[in-house]
Amino acid sequence: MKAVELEKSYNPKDFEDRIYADWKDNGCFRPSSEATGKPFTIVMPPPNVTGILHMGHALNNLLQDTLIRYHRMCGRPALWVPGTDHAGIATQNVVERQLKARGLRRQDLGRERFVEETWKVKEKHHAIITKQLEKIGCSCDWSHERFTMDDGLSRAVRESFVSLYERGLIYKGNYLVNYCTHCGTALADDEVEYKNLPGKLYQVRYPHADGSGFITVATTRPETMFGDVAVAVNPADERYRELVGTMVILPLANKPIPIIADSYVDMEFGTGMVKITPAHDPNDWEIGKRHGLEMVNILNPDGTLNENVPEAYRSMDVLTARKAVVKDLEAGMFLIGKKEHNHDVGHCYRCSTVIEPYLSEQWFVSMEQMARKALDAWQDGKLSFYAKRWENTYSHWLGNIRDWCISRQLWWGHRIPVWYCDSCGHMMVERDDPSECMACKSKDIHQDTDVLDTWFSSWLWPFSTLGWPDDTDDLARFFPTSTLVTGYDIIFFWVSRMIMASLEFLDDVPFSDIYITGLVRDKMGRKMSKSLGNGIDPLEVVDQYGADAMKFTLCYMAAQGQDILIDMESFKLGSRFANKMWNATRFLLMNLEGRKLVELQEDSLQVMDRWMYHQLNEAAAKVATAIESYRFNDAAQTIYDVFWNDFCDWYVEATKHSLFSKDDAQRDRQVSVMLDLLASLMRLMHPFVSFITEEIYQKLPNTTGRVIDAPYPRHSENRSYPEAKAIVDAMQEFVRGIRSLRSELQIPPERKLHVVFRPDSGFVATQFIESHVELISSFIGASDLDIDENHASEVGKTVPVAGLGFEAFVFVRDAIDVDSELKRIESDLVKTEKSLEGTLKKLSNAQFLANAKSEAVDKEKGKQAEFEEKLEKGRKHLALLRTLQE
RNA sequence: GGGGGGUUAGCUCAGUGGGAGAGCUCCUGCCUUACAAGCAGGCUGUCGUGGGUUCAAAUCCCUCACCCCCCA
Repeated sequence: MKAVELEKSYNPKDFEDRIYADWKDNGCFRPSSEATGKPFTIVMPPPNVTGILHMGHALNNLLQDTLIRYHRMCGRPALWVPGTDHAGIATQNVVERQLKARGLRRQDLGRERFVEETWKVKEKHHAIITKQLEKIGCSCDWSHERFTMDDGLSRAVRESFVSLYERGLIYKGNYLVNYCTHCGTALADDEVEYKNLPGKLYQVRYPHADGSGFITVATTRPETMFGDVAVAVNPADERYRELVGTMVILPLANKPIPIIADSYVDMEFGTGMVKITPAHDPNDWEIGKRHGLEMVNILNPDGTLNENVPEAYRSMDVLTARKAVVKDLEAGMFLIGKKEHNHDVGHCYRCSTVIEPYLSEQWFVSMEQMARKALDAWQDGKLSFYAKRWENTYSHWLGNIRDWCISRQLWWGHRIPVWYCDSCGHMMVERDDPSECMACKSKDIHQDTDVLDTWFSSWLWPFSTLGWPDDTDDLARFFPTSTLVTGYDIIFFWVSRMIMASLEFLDDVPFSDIYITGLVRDKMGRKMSKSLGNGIDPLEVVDQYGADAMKFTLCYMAAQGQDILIDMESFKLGSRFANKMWNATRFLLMNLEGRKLVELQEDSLQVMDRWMYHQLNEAAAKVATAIESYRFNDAAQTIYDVFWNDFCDWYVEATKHSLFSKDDAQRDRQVSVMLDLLASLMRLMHPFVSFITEEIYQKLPNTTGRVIDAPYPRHSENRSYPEAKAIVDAMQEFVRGIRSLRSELQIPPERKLHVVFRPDSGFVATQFIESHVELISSFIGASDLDIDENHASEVGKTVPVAGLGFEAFVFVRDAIDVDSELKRIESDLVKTEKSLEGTLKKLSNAQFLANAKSEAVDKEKGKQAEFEEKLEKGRKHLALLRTLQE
């Protein structure tokens, strides 16, 4: 073989793009048609098409990538469906902002041209987000890519709307909804974010209609008084019992309204009298319904006051009106006080405008029945959340569900498939666009102007992307999907609704496992946000450290159920690891010159080889367990340890001797084993560090094809070598003991030591050390290493080192400071004595012996022997050193 | 008001019933030709507080404190 030259340092830019293109162009991301296992499917949570990939997306998608690569290598047909979401409000906002920059409003273009314009923007942004997903290495099947407004998905949306309508689960009605005056649309309850803000609590006098004085109500929103239809008191409130049923006069409007009794009223709050504004407050809405009160809407859709308020206030926006009303109340002596008051104010989750409760005609999905089914599916064990505690969130939300407002007064989105006849008023809910009224045959029909909530298309995602409502092969093969990876912020919006839709339309859960990722935060624990400027751009991480470094670092830090706190520096972890992989490979490949691959026989494996196979085998078992229980950090830590600590620090170092020996057969054998191990390690690590493992794998002379397609290492009894493990463990203890002594005594590396190794009889590594004197000597920097079971320590010349099953004596009399050495051993002895004491206490406890598991008792006994041996040797060495003190 | 989470080394965090861990930082010594993005060695803990269960608690239960999130 020829030596292979690798660049001196790891430079991911040299190969990441090339490798991605190679994978993509060669269909590596498509589910294998040969794989016979049970399909493994993930649908990617579709990012907002006009959004930009942020760290949360990176985490989320890289974990999906890890899963899909693992299962693909395990031989399952693996499908990862990518796609994007049309994000109604957000996208419309983006386009409107662009128009505004040109001095235009969407109304200037008209609906049709505006939508055309939006499609153009969508196309442009789509390329960006796709490119970003590729850049970070997502191995999703682009041939399956979908967009929520594709023809197919649009058909799914329409089918689901019409069929729910037919089942009586969709209805239209005049209700109080959350309305964003900036976006000009209704929002669902869970699209409102509440922020606690300082405000004022105004105390306002309403005169009795009979002129007998005043009552006082407290309100944070005096401008809504024109929508007041009553004043309520608690029926149990003795102070006001007499007043119930009498009338008061609404100031400024001069309108009489009744005093009513309702137990909703909190007697302690304010004056215990509440103005009731059913059209502008959800609680008042409920009260209004209970008491059959009129609903007086005082707002226009743009948030200004309408004709239901006195003329002076019309066309004012809410805040202006509030000031004007307060001023006029003051002037009329109606305002008798105001105080600071913090309260929760709803804001639009897309634009942060204050939400107005607004009475309007909207479409709703009736949720109770579907929620029941979704709850049952969970209770029947068909769904598992990781971490499990999210199941509480899920079940709690479903148990307290409210109907879902799905109409949006936007132009961008799926238009509601409902038509109205302008001649006879007939309403049609149709799968195919009608051309005439089905009742009166009039051609004079128009479609509902509203569009559907974007989530009304995303909730179909796990099956609409696979071809539903058609009976497709994809649907048969890949549905239900396996795992959903998403953030906890959309358990309500999306996860629960997908489960409901799936159960409703396909009578099955959409996925069985739901992995909830943590939130990516900065080092101070703050959410990454544009306004704080504390975000990290994933592409910048890729640019600086490479996609592998980013992925490995995120996996390493992704402890189940925990948020991830990172800064740019954090990615050094992954970067260093990749660099280590690069250099270990570089070393091996530069030693290939003139070597040839030999077939590896079981009996040609030496102790170190067996040990390394054993470690690799154990690691494979640990990684499999970790991944299958969604413990990404455990998996990442396992490969880190086995590659760095075992392979690089011990195995490669140990094999340098055979690699540099004169014996060609020995060298060929060693190179062949190392290449085999390295190839296996690349396969093991590929899901976590994908590009570099591919780059390295393909450079290895003992591999063919791509690592992405290679089989994943599985734990195998044939690769378990506990004897080799015991030997190497013992050897390592010896080596560490000497190294530690050398370091403590500050003996410089160039000074080679004379060491006598004295094993107890039956010590497990004696033979190994005997036959590897040269190797061990290099580990400990010895010029002479004698093995002598009967060695009698030479007082005055050596320093003793003790280990389990052996002692060693180092000829460094001149180097030691006896007093500090005594101190060191003494403090060791104290620790050991304490440990022994604890163990003896347990073993002398009859309760312990009676109740503890037998393994626990055996373990304690083992510890006792170990501590006693340590103590004995330590005391002997102490005595030995004391003779030097004189 | 209801629910959930967190509190372990200087920092960021693993660790769910039997001898306190990792990475980073820090200290010491090394450019040992794969890697100074490295090697070898080392320091550091009342596992938030107080109680309980248990032969045995960082781990299970309860109390309290502080921090964070969600819902109303």
